Amino acid sequence: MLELGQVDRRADTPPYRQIAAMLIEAIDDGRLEPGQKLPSEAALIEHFGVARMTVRQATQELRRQGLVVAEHGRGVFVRSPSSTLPVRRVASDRFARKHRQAGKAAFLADAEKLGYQPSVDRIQVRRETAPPMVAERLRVDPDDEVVVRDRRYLANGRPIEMATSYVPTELAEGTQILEINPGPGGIYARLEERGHKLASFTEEVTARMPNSREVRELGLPEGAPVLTVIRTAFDTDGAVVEVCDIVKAASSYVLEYDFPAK
Amino acid sequence: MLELGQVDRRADTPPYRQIAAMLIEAIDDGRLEPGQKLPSEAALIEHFGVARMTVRQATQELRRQGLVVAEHGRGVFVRSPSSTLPVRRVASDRFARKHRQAGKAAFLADAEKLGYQPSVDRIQVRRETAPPMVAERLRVDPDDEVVVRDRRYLANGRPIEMATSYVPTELAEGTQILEINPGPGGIYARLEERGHKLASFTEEVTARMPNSREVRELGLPEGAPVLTVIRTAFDTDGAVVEVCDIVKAASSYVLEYDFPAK
DNA sequence: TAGTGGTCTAGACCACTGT
DNA sequence: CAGTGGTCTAGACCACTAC
Repeated sequence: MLELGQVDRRADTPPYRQIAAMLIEAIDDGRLEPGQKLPSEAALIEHFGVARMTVRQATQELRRQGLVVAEHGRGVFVRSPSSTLPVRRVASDRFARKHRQAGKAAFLADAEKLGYQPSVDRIQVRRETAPPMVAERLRVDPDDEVVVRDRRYLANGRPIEMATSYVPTELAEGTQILEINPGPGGIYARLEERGHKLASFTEEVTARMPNSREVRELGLPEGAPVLTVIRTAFDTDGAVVEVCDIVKAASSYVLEYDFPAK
Repeated sequence: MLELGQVDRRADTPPYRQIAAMLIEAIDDGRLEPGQKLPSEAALIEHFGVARMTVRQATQELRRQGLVVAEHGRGVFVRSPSSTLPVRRVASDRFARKHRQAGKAAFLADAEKLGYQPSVDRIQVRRETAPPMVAERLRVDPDDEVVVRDRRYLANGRPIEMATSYVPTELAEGTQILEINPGPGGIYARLEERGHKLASFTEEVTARMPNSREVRELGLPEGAPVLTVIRTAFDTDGAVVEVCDIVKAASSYVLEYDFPAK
């Protein structure tokens, strides 16, 4: 059974913070291991001699920090790092042409290298005006309709990424880019067939807290942030052929970039 | 005065979520503008006819999402996006040699381009064994001591980034890298003077929730995630000359990377 | 001083999980 | 069923802010 200290009611840090600190220490020490259940609220109330709201505030602190997950009716459990399934993406050859020629899209190429079962669902294709941030990068008028492709990526059945691609209408028209299944090698292969040989990408990376839709669709635990990537694809003429807005479960990803010192 | 609906007690979503949703809607609609004060807890209790804990749970929801900030004794205020000061780093030339030759470190080069007042504080230099993750990248024995440089970066006096550099002892020995002030152009300039011409960098980017020290040192608002970057610097011989562990306030940064389609 | 949010108490009923 | 966390009530005292 877990050994915990007592609350010092004369201290200037409030009891709930003291309790939170003790629990965090136990997790850091390894006295509470990943997957293990914290003492129940009733046990903590008993041990510390405080009201229920007080121990709940303490565990909320841990939840906000992503250290534990509460499961209704079961208990509060130390988050196991292994449940997060880190996936390393190697930017340098993620979009290598050889993969497209072999009929593989970037996500499938990654999966093959890292040994997980990839899948894609919730694919939607529609025509819409692009959000201002996208229209700017795509160099189209904000009122112009573009082709929008939504999809969700899963690894071993677990959702890890949502992506929305925007392609100028004139580049997509008459190609399989308008179909649910864009064909072997993905939309980049279709763009190249049409003579838009890809030259380079720019990725703009940041992180934020997810909105409620993202929490739902990515199955995110409470308090887990997302990484967002806006990728702009350029062809050899310097034209923008696609802008892709990507939201990833941050705990599932490490993005790797190589660049020269110049 | 702000118009709000009423709670439907027969609905399956609990009252606190309904209240949170109404407040979020008001913020999204612009009925509550950035910097504006939310109705006080007393007013919300009165309006919705609920207990205090219920309205507090609702506002906690908004705080976790980073939409509002509570100020003790003053009220709860809609977070103004301008308070986040986005800073764009351009990876492609952030470490360009021309900046080092002009006597500027990367952070100063950025500041000049983006027009903010840069500063650095909490500089510490010490010798220590590197954490396993760093030792691995630095290709040194986990028990070897390396030179560790800590510092914090500020933009217009606001802390936005903490960084820890690890340099193999034999590369730092006898250079200004061991001093608090590493001299013009920073430690990369010192390494190059010593014949380690920088060839390339690898950055591994991810995001997570901050620990309490990071919250304190970066002055992070509640529920704000951090971006972490592990940068590995290689010289022209392919040797690793530095590993840098960086923690940034996510809301302050967009990281930009360019790479070829190959 | 009045108004604000921060913390705490001691209950209550509910929904979900496991046996 | 008992045990768990989720939500709610109706109070209380405190610390901070502004006037």
